[in-house]
Amino acid sequence: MSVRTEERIFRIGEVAEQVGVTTRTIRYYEELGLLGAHASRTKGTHRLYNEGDVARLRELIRFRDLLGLSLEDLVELADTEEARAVLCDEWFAEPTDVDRLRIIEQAIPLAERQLALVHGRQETLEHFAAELKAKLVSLRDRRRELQRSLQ
Amino acid sequence: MSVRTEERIFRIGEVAEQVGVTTRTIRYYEELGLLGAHASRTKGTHRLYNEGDVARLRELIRFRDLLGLSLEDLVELADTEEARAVLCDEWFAEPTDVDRLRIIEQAIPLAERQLALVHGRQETLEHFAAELKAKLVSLRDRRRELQRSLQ
DNA sequence: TTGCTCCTCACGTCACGTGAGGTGGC
DNA sequence: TTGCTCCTCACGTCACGTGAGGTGGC
Repeated sequence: MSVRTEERIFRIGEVAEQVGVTTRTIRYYEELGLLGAHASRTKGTHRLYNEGDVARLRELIRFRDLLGLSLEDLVELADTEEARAVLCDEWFAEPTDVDRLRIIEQAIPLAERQLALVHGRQETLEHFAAELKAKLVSLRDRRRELQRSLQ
Repeated sequence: MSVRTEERIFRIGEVAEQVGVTTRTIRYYEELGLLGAHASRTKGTHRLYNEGDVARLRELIRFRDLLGLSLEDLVELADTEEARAVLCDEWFAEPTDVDRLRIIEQAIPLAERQLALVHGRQETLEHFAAELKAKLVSLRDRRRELQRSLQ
C-alpha cells in the first residue's frame, strides 16, 4: 500500500486486452477527457498506462455495461473519480494526514452514490426476474393441464 | 383469459408514452422487423397497436436496457417471441388443444433462456456491489484511523 | 533489418434524434 | 374549419468499428 513498488507500465494494446475493449475505445475516451491524456506525451508517440489507469478504465467500462450509463454520465461520475487518481499520486507524494483525510472524505460519498446506482439496478432486475419466473410457472401449469386433457 | 374482451387499440404516440420510448424508436424497430409491421396497413396511414403489441415492445425495451442486448440479439430472442404473438392470435382463433400444447412447448425454453440471461446479469451485479461495498468499508476504516491520529 | 505494435486521419455503422414539409381523423 | 397527431424522407449524433498509410521500439 505505502510501499513504493516497481510499477508496471502498459501499452494501449495490453490495456485493451486486459479490460476487454478495443484500442479505438481507449483513444476515444481520452478524446472525451474520460482518461487522463498524460500531458507529458507528445503527439505521435506511444501512449503508456500504469495500473491505476487500467483500474480506472475497468471501472468506467463496468458502469457503462452494467448500468448503461452514457459517456456523458461517466464524465460526471469520473469527475470526482479523477480526485481518486490524484489521491493515488498524492499518496506517494507524501501528503500530510490532513490531505489524506480530505481526499478520503471526498471519495466516500462518491462510492456511496455508485453503490446506490448498483442497488437500484439490482432491484429492477429482481422485479424482472420475478415476472419471468411467474410467466414460466404459468406456462408449465398450462402445459400440464393440456397434457392431462389430451391423454 | 379465454373471454373475448373488447380490445383497446392504440396509436403510435400512446404506445411510445406508455413504454417510455419515442415514436422514432417504434418505427425503427418495425423497419428492422422487430415489431410486426401489420401487413394490413397501407403506406401513409396511421399505425395501430393492440395490447399484445405494447406488451411485446415493453419486453424488448427491458431486455435492451437491463441486459444491454443489441437489436440483432433482440431479433433472435424475438424470433421465438413472434410465436408467442401468434399464440395470442391463435388462442382466439379456436386452436385445438394440440396446437396450444405445441405453442406452449415452444414458449417454455424461450422463457427459460430469458430467465437465465437475467440471472447471469444479477450475478455480475452482485460481484460489483460486493466490490464497491468492500471499497467503502476500507475507506471508512481509513477515515476513522486518520481522525483518531489527528485528534 | 524485419516484424510487430503503435500512430493519426477519416469514412462507415448502429440506434436512434431531430427537424422539414405534408396528410388525415376527432 | 381548426388543432392535433400522424406520415415519410433525410440529415445529424453518439459511441465506437474499420481500414489506409505511415512511424517507432525490441
